[in-house]
Amino acid sequence: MSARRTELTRAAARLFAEKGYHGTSTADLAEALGVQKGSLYAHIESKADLLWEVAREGSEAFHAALDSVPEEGSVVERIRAALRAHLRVVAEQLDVATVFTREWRYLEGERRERFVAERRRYEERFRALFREGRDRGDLRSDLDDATAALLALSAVNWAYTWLRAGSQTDELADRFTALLLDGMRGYATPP
Amino acid sequence: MSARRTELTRAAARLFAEKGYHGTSTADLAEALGVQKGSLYAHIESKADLLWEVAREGSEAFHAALDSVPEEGSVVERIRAALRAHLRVVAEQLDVATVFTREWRYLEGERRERFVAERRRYEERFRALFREGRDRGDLRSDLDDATAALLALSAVNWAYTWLRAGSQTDELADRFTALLLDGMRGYATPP
DNA sequence: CTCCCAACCGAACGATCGTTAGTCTCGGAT
DNA sequence: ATCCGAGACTAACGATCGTTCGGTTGGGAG
Repeated sequence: MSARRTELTRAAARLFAEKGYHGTSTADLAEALGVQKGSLYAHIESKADLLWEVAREGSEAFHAALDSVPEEGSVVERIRAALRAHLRVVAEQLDVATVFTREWRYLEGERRERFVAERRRYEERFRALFREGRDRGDLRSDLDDATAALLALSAVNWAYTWLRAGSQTDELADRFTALLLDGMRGYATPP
Repeated sequence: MSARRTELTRAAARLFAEKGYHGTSTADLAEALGVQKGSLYAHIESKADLLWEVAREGSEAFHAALDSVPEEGSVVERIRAALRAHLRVVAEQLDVATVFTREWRYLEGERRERFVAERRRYEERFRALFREGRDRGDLRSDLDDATAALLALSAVNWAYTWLRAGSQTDELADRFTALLLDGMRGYATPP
């Protein structure tokens, strides 16, 4: 992919995140490149291509982040690593993460279905962590893994609305992990 | 407000939630009423009016929900009540909640500012619960109330994406409350 | 030096956008 | 019986939408 084409994708990610997919015109995209809007079509076949590309980028980034979570180690540590990895992607690729989280629904047809499948797979990988934690005894035995995963995923899925580039995401993820694991009320391991 | 005008607002809420504000045309709105698009302007001055109205409806619904949380009682009970109240609004007015959470950003000018101020106030009211819980000793003394509120608010702000009308929101809110308060790892009050 | 091709221009396409204007209908109040 | 006004109609407005197309440009490969 040419350098110019990459520039266009970056501009699309930024504008789609800022103004929404339907709120961004091809004229907006062209202006970001300093070009006439007709010239965009030397690089793409349609505006929808850009949405698809950015959404897929997000999908890959989040899955790659989960890939970095070690297979071994305590579940507690792996949950911490997963939250860290997710928040890191959000902070470092805020535009892409925003499109992945909010604008993907303007995908159409088969692309939409493929995206949704990847998203579901991501959530399932996340949930498996909590299920394993319960089954192995690292988490409480009466844990509802679906609810637990929902709570954790909600927290990180909403992060694109308040995270800023340069945030200390590892520390933030650790604070979330501590709250999720030990709660707000008391100490799990009393002094 | 006439019955017809109310119908229009309901259709707007539904369509804005389903297709997005910019993805919904006045022709879509007119079709939902079984009317020509020009006829809409017997009821409104602009499409933006509808967005403003639905967003304000959401703002009022969520604030009213928080108003129902008792002033007295343990903070733990009040947090449970706040989560219940919020999730109830989401489930019972899913369209309005979706616009409140996702589409509000297409508001412009002074309306946008007023909305953001109300939204901030809502979050601040939420956070105050956790701060008070820590100060009064109901929650752990080292609690970071900002992070705690962020976690809880994220969970409920994301709810519009997966909650369906008819969900047992009270039970769900209670499960969230239990997880947030006592954590996923152990029991706060060991047997 | 010539050729090529990626990149861009300029102009236009038909479609759709939100909105306006003038007219008509009709049920209820005077 | 008359009037009124809410609500809907049709038609059209200028603007903007995403996209197409033939022509121009300029720098690197042969």
